[in-house]
Amino acid sequence: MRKCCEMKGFLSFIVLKMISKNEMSGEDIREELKQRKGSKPSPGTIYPVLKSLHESGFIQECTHGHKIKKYALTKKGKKEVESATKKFCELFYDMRGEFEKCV
Amino acid sequence: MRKCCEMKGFLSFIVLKMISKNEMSGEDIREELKQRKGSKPSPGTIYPVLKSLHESGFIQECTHGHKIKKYALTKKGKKEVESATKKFCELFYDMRGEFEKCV
DNA sequence: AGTGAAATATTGGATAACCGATACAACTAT
DNA sequence: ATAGTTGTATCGGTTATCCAATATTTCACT
Repeated sequence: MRKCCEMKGFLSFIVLKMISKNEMSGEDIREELKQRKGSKPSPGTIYPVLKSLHESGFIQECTHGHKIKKYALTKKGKKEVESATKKFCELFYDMRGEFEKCV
Repeated sequence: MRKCCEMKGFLSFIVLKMISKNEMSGEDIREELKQRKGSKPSPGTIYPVLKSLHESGFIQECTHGHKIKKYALTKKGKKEVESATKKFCELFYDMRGEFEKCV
């Protein structure tokens, strides 16, 4: 049966949004996603996303020389989050008001 | 450069949500999506989605024998929208409050 | 009836998202 | 120092989403 609410295509957006609120490591993100959707994404899912976001200049390491790398948004990343958020709201226009119901 | 807010993976959800508000045809949906995201999805995008949603028992034709087929949700479809909406809200937890800002 | 337009349907193919497995690096503890 | 643990990184492969092109149906108009 068709799945109607998979994550495909929005993972990088979610990750970016999460980092915009708190500095986060790959593990932090995996853990947070486990909370939100039940299943913990594979390392092979998260780290390529982080790499790609880094290469796009949206995020940067904010802890250097440590085992655990925390990431934060760059200025460019902040702009990206802003515009992506706008697009998101336009696309999911009819979802507004739903969040309040889903407590 | 990485795109952060593509539609991939959520199209069927959006379509289902749209149909839950109004009876809609394939063309209606294409037109509405053009409004929301600027580009009009190809017929080869929309109709297979409708077919699949129909085969899953989520939607049904509510105009019979007409050129333009309008679809409405089935009972099963309504349940699906409900549960998918819940998942959506959990997944995009931190988007709550964004809709108000994006006027 | 015949032509054209509009909506629907289908098919093949490209893309990329995601996973599983594996490997590597860094810290910890005995 | 060695072993074990935890976080990070990479690679190959599968799968599904979406598009372009094309075909089919249905209606309108003359």
